Amino acid sequence: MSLSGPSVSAGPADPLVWDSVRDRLHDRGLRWTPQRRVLVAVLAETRGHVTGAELVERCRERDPATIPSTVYRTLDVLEDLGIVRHGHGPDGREEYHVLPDAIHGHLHCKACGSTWELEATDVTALVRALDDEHGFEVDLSHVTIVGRCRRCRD
Amino acid sequence: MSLSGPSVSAGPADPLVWDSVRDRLHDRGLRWTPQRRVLVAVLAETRGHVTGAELVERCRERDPATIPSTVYRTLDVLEDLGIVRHGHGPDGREEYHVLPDAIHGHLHCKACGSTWELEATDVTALVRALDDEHGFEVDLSHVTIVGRCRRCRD
DNA sequence: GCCACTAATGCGACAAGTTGCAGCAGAGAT
DNA sequence: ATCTCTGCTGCAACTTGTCGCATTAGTGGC
Ligand SMILES: [Mn+2]
Ligand SMILES: [Mn+2]
Ligand SMILES: [Zn+2]
Ligand SMILES: [Zn+2]
Repeated sequence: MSLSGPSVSAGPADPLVWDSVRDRLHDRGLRWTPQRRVLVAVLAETRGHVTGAELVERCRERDPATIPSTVYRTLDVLEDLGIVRHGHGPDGREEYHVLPDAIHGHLHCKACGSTWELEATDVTALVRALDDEHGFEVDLSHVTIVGRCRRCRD
Repeated sequence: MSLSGPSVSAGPADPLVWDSVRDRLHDRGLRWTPQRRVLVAVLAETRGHVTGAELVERCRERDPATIPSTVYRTLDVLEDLGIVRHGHGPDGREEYHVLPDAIHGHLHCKACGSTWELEATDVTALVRALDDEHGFEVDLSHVTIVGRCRRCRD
């Protein structure tokens, strides 16, 4: 079991993934629009976590005319394509992960607010148990465990 | 390991808990207001899960002048007192549990939308591992595991 | 019953999304 | 280049909360 330090996920984004987005959309009969180009450009230079609101903000830097609903709808599409994945922070707010980052969940202390990444190996037992006994397939990226860290328990 | 069926948590609410709320507030120098009486009355006849918005709605049935921020702030106080606990649904929306219901988390299939309760025994391994190795104390009521159920995996 | 202390309410503004709908515009066909 | 089909955008309204601030009103003490 290993927990990486306070929320600093790295992992170089594969440029080929971004080049293929247009084709992946076309293959499904979907379109490659200016608004989508902006969001994909933003995602291409994003590592680790981003909230939906942050992505909207970053898109606005490139195109001030950016409309939130368009960004959120495009994120839904990209999630379908398996290019991003979202979870929810301890407050329920959206948190996006840009793939092919290693998929992980989060551990959050509600007392001090610290966050740690929860790797696949940390939850192996739970994932296997749910699968074996109920056929349930866990989406690790959507897992946020809230509680209290050692320091805050005194 | 046992999963109760689709989201129908029962568990009789202990009336003594409700009678004691007033005193528990006073002990902390907090006040027993008409607005709080309404929310506590609503909670007293609530079983299983409720979203924050639903609670606001039910309070409005008793007192149409109910203000959302007051309800949410009172819920925070009651959570401090250990009378309710909240988690977040798969969409991040708040979900309240009225104690002394058995504390549990949730399992949610993002394909068909079904929800199952996740009992303490289901996550024993994870809880113990995080505690032993990192001193992290999991708040089970705040755990929502998202993924795909057996039926939806085909 | 009246005072003083301060917790709690009401209200308005704001944040983060979501949804329906009319009109716009990609993409392939001709 | 133009046409057509339909996916996508922009917009506006709405949902679910959150926050700061002036005002109100519980409470305990007198
Ligand atoms: Mn929460
Ligand atoms: Mn979600
Ligand atoms: Zn902590
Ligand atoms: Zn399902």
